[in-house]
Amino acid sequence: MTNQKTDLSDITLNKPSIRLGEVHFPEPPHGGYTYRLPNSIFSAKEGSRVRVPFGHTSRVGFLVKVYLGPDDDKFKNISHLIDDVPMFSPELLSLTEWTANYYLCDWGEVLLAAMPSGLKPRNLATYKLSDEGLLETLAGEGSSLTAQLWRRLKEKPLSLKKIRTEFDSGEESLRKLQHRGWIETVVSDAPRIAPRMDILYEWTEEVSYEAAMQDLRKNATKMHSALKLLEENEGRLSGAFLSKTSKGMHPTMRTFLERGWLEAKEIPFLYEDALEQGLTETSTGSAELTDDQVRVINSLTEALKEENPKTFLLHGVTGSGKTMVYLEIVEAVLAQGKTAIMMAPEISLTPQLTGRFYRRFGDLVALSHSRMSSAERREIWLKAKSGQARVIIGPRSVIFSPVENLGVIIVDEEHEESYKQVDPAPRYNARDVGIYRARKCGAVSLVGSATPDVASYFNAKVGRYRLIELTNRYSGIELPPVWVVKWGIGKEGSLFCPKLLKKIEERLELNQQTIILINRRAFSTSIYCPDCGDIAECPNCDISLKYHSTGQKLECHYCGFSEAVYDLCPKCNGKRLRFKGLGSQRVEKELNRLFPQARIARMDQDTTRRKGSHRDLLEQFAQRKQDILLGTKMVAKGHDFPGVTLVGILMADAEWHMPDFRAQERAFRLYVQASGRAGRSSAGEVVIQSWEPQESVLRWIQQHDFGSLFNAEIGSRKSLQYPPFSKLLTILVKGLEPELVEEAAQSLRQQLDEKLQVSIILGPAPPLIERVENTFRRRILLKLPQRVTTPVREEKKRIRKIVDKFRKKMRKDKVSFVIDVDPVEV
DNA sequence: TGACTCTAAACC
DNA sequence: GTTTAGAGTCAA
Repeated sequence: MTNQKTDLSDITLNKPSIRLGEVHFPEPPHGGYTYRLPNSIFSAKEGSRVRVPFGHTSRVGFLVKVYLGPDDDKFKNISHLIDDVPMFSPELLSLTEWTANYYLCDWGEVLLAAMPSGLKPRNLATYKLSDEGLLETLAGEGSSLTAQLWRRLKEKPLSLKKIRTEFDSGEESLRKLQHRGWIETVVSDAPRIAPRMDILYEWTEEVSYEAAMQDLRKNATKMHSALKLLEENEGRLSGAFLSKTSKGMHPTMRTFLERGWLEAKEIPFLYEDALEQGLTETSTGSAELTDDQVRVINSLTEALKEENPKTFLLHGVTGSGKTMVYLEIVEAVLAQGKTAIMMAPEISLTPQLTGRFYRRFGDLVALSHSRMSSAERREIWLKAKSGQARVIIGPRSVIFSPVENLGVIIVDEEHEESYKQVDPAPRYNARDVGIYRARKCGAVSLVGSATPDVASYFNAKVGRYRLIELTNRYSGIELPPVWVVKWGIGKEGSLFCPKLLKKIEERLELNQQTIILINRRAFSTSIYCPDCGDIAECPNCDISLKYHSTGQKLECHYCGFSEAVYDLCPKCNGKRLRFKGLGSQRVEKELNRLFPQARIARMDQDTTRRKGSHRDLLEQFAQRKQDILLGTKMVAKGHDFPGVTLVGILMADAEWHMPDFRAQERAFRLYVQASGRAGRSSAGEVVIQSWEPQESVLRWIQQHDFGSLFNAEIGSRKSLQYPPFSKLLTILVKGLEPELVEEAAQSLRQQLDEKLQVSIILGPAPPLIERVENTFRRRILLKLPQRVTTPVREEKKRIRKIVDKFRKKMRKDKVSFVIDVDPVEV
């Protein structure tokens, strides 16, 4: 004991404290590495990017912590500082750190996600021949792969990726060359995108337009029109404006330039696409606030004065004027000199929303959306950082926007699952990160929806959030009547019930529009009986079983339960059991046959693959270029269509039979949303075809009765320990060899059983898609008990530790593990 | 003994 | 994710 104490003091005596920095990298190995801060960059601040030596190369990393500590032989010096002004504020550093801890991923991954792609470091290594390698000749190995690579590298340096694609076992050959010391590794500085510039042409005062006009030949029509254009625009034209409005004017301008009529200078490119778009939208609704809105806005602005305001959940039916509430709170925040972040899904599809913000707040608004180039996104990021933009609007990534002094974070359509990033890590939910961010900096968080996430509404009900409701429809129009018809799709029968057919016909005669909604994945993975509508369900999990053609089995992807496919319906002994659903193409064909005169637009993955086509389709339909819009759930969202007076929903039951505990909630939301498309005029009607017309969810949809849906959901979730009564976490095990994956998953499950203390563990079971690009997958589902905060945090740490151990152990077998905290698809 | 392959561990 | 050191394998 005493010895140990002496040892420790010895260490501190021998190794005095020096300035150290913790560095995280955007790519693996991410984990925090310690470097010395040399005197040359003594002023380096946390949140800056730095270049550091790493192994035999060097990399760009994020300096996240600067501190005094004992030196160590293994520490190297930071080579140099990239940012004088830190890229991340202390607030964003701590937010990203929290995000990494919460979602069990690496800090570097979150930092990477938090920066605009134009500024992301890439750390891409390229390989070239060393001096020694250049002098060598590969005598006797002329045709070998290694020699081929050597010859190729003599031409130019290659990245590992290139080597892999160009040469079959290129990596192997590279290692051989490396082994002989003929290879040099070069890491280039991350290429930065130069700021986009524009040219501004300005008319010189020395010449008058008249004089110039005289100077031109009569037949120089192009020059004449160019001159006119200049006159119209008071002698100032930008290159970007010219290429957009009058192609081919540039050469003419250059001629003028040569004659000394014009001067040109370089100016920063102005991204105003979105701005123009917003401004051209016609304004909807009057500026008068309803009593309801005033009440809601008052309680929000009151909260701005509080030090730690609770999250607000704004529950407002479609058309109740949520946007107006958002505008008012942002106005109040700006008046305080603070900033706002507003997230909205599919931002590019709602110019009405963004237009209203632009009209109200002008240049203070910065809009980010998926169709923007990385240069544009960087522009927005910089505007936010400099304080030039104070209202940041965009999809999930803007939650990490570098704004200072936040007053409010708004999450519109808070139930939207697109707030959760699924594919690459960090698998974060921007809504929840937003709520945390607001809480940490004392800002108001406001999440809004017409059909809130059941868990959010629960939080409001138990007082964790403040519930504010807008119950009256702004326009005063009643909800459309919803007809429920028992109808299925038999092989012989029509897809449409007579009632729906008659109503479509009526609309066609009156020159009104119809929307038909079908379910993309309808029945295709389940087994169902067209005679009685029965769907095979798991006895343990209360969800439908998934059909596997291999082995003719029905399996539960939650718990792994499996049974053989049966020939007869267990309920009614029917013999016509089916697996396959139908696609939108077939529906289109039938519509064409029934109504040859109708113009039909089909909107599904086939027809919207091209970027922007989604929006084009909707726009055309809004301009009444078609009579019927047919499609999957995309048609339920988007524009308002004043011409639509009928919405038909086919195979409604497919939605709540999806194998997911949120299936019913999703069905309710989708159909209420779809019904809303018909609700804009008094003639609006909705027809829902379902094999189970008695299902209570249909009744709730008819009455837009969110309360009843909520109560039912809460009941079943409590008994089955689903959110909000537990926190879900999935571990996906994947690899090329099914046996290895299965084995790894099983032994991981065993470890979890042994080490975990409070979780319910299900699986491993096949996930919704068992094989992706030839990798085989198994999934383990964990339910962690909610609201006993400390144990959950500890439990998550344990999970991470176990999984990390497996990652290491299984690396040679190429089996990998993906942790998803709060997954959306279960 | 040298040349090659495989695998675990380090990379600060 | 990439690189390397060390252990193990094999033919001479």
